[in-house]
Amino acid sequence: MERKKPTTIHDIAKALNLNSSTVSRALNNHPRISEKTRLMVQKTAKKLAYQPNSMAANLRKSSSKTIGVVIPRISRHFFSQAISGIEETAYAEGYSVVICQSMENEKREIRNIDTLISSRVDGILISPAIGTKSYKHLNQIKERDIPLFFFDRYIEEVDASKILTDDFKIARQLAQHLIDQGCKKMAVITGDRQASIYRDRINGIYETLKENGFNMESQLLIKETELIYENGEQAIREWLKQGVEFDAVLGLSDMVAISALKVLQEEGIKVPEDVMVAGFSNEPASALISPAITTVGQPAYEIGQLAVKKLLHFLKEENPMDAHEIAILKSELIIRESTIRTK
Amino acid sequence: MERKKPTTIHDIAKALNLNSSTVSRALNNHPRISEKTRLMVQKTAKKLAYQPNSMAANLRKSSSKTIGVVIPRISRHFFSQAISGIEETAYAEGYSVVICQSMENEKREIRNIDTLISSRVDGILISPAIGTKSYKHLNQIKERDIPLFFFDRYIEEVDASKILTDDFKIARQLAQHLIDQGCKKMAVITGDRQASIYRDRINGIYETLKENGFNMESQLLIKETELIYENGEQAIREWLKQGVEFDAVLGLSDMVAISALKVLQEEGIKVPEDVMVAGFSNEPASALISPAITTVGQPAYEIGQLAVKKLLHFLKEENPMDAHEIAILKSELIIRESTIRTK
DNA sequence: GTGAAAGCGCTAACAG
DNA sequence: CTGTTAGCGCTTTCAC
Repeated sequence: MERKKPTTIHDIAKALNLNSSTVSRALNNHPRISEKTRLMVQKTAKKLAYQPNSMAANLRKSSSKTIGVVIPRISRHFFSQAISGIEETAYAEGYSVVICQSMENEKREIRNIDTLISSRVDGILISPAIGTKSYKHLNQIKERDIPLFFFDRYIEEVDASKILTDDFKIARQLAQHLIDQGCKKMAVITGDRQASIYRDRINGIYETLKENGFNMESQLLIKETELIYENGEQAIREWLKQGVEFDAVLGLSDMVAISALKVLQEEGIKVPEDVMVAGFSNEPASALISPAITTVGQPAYEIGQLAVKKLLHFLKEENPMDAHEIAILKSELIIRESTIRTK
Repeated sequence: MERKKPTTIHDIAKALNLNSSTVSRALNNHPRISEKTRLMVQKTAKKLAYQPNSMAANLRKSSSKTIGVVIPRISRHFFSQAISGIEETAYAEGYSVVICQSMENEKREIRNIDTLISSRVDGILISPAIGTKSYKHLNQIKERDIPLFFFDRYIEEVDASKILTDDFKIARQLAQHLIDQGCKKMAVITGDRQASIYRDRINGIYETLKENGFNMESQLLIKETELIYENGEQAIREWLKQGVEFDAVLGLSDMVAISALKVLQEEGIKVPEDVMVAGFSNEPASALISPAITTVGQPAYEIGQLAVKKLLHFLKEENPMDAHEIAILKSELIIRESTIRTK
């Protein structure tokens, strides 16, 4: 089956006895073109169902008007929100967005970036996979002078502007809140502490515990694991089996927090009366279960928005001086029943 | 700031005293090329950090090896799952995927499609926005001989292959289940019944109620509204205020079902003892709240997978004969506490 | 097995 | 204001 050949500017030119460059100008609302021909051309374009071939235009202009985005997975509430912010802002400025999921897998992340480079995106926004240990692929982007921005997560060794949340500070607030509610022994479930976000949060928690005179040996439990649903349950069961005590569980993702809550309830441990539970990232489910779980609301949409703004600003100004700034957006402590001590 | 010019095949050719066409062949593992030059070229390509310009290649080949996907929003569990299925399958076959969100907005959907046509995608998979009433933009795709497939949702007036779930059948099963559990007066919260999915589900429910001798006037309540969280609460409050009775709420999305459940509980109405509640689509939250909500698990990943397979098969076979088939995948009735009558 | 040359569809000097 | 011309980087005949 032969594909029908799409209309080109040459077809329009021929139909109107014009030159294709005139057609191009008319279509792009070039200033030096007569109103009459502009209208003629646009009418004929519509009649012939002309759709510009953006590959050709971009090839010629060597700019794709496209932003590449690499995220771990779109199914996470935070990222789908961030993408909304990215898309809204980009579209408003006439840019398209290409989204790649790394699925928290370094190999895929590398492939994603190759694809984006090949399609000559004008800039890349990335929230690297947790497991990403090498950064050759990221430096490669910089070497090609493609503007690179980290958002939410970052790799310390790679020199690029970052748009982050105040993980350190909000983790402090969250820890302080638990202590204020009477927590004496905190059980923390964290992800890979080499990853920026978990490291920052853990540091905030540590500092706050120390300030409050906690004994870091006896008053803190830490479990480092992948922050998926199942692992919340597993962590709790382990601790329970070991017979260690704790009066608050702080999961660094809502999914582990929810899963922890469920096991506690199953085991007849009351939340928040016996053990308080808090999470991170304000997944929709955290507000819906009972008791509703205290969590941290992150400005996901705003992060996406700001990342694009910074990128576009950089693209316009061509100002390489501010290439390494760090913007930090405020998160919000969302206190719900699960951490309000009642007894 | 001048952007550094990326390496081209000409640069490689020059470095090796070869012709650029030879380089192109070497890079693409063309059969008629000596092993020696192939290796030379590939080595030099790596050394010069060559990344092919896919715009140029695609322009030349007038095929982008890209699949365009239009969905209402990625934040919905069903769609993010479907995208996973689409991406996995497409990547395995060397295709890229461009995702566009219509945000349930017809104007945006039209713009999305224009973008996809302009970027000369090889095919389009779409799950149209609920509000989409016109279909000029969809027929336009077909007129350009770009293969078009509906998945999950479809527009009857547009002639294209479809990959669907068995909404009609599973809605029947769900309704029957409620009746089996003793439901005598069913309150249904549906979305726009002009949309294929809701229409099919409602038809299934109607048929089952009739079969079971329900009086459609007195034993069925219907509220048609946008299926967002808030509207579940609102529907229930309205009915409650009107003083009408019902013993089961069937929300055609989990979000409205959950929201309905919450209000019922707030109002002191016990679920499932006084009123049963069921939803649709198996959002993660539906399993986490208590009581856990009966819902319909849809084969989202499989739908995405199959949609791509059908598209790629069509692209390969160039067989326009099977252009209008309908594939229907089986959903699963997930029965949970919220519909198990205990009294 | 490799080279020469044409051209995908578009834009942007440079003329006039 | 419009036409001419020359590519953007790549693939693909057609030669040899």
